Amino acid sequence: MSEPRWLNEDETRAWRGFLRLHQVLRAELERELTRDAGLSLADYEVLVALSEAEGRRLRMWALASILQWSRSRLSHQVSRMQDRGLLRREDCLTDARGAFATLTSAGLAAIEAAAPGHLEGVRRHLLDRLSPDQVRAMAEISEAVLEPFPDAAPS
Amino acid sequence: MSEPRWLNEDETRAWRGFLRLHQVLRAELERELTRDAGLSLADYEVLVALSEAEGRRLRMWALASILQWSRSRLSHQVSRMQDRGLLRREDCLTDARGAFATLTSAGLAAIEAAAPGHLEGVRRHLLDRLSPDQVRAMAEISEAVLEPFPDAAPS
DNA sequence: CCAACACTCTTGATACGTCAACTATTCCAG
DNA sequence: CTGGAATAGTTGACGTATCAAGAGTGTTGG
Repeated sequence: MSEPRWLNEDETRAWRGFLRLHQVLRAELERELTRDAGLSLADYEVLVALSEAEGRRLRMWALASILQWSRSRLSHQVSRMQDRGLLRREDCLTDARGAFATLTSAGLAAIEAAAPGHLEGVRRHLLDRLSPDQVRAMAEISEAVLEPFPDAAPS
Repeated sequence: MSEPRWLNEDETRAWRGFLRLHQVLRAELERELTRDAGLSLADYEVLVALSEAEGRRLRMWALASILQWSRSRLSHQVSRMQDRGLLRREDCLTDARGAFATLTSAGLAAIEAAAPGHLEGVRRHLLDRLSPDQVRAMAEISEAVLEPFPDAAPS
């Protein structure tokens, strides 16, 4: 039983700041996205992943892997988005167990309408407040910390 | 209607990296905390705030403000933690509308048992993988971005 | 060939977060 | 001092996340 190693001042500022930064930024961006486009951030991430995919569709397991979500969470989310007409499920012809989530034209329209405003928010609240060096530092920090987590490479 | 300003490569790496970093780090730390101490991260944050407060108790509004939670979320969370014996509600004598959340000895024991292991995880997964300059950069980035958000100063 | 196992996805129960509505109390202008 | 607005906190309903279990299909070793 050794004495616990508490965090020093910089470490505390970094860690608590990181948590608070994420909390505040996410809340603000979600608020704006819901107000301006009627989408949650979860909706948005699903739509982005599908819109970037070959044929605007992905197998469920691939989508779960990209988002790093559980299959169960994804299945529920896809059901809700399907009900709203943003995407649809399609059977996989080569593996009868499998299913695709496919972007509908309404889903494509939704992400195309939402993206510019959302990215504008990301700039306004985050990127425009940082120097180019800080932006690079943020990228490098993320990559260094994520390195030991396999499959955690962002999107 | 101007052409949307997409993110450049560094900006994309920073933003997506940040989101993924938080997602992965939080999931891993929550997993470890639940396994080792039977606490969620929400429980942990409440316990830390109370343990750092005068008299190990806080008015509900003060606790909500420190955590940047809604009153409603806090009230539900406090109810659950009260049921588990980690804290108790106390009436406020000077304002009959008010209530305190007060740490119990079980709550104090829980946070004292959980903190060293949790901070060890924060070090292992995050801080030990960064240079001192990167730790400082992370603190400065958080503070710069949070500056326009009043009351967002971490804890 | 087929039994056992692995994989893909869904489902239902439960826990948590959010929202709007509510009670009770305090504050304050007139 | 009083009636209306503001504040403190709780509650119940609803949407979403997680967990364990299950149905259906594919794969593989004997």
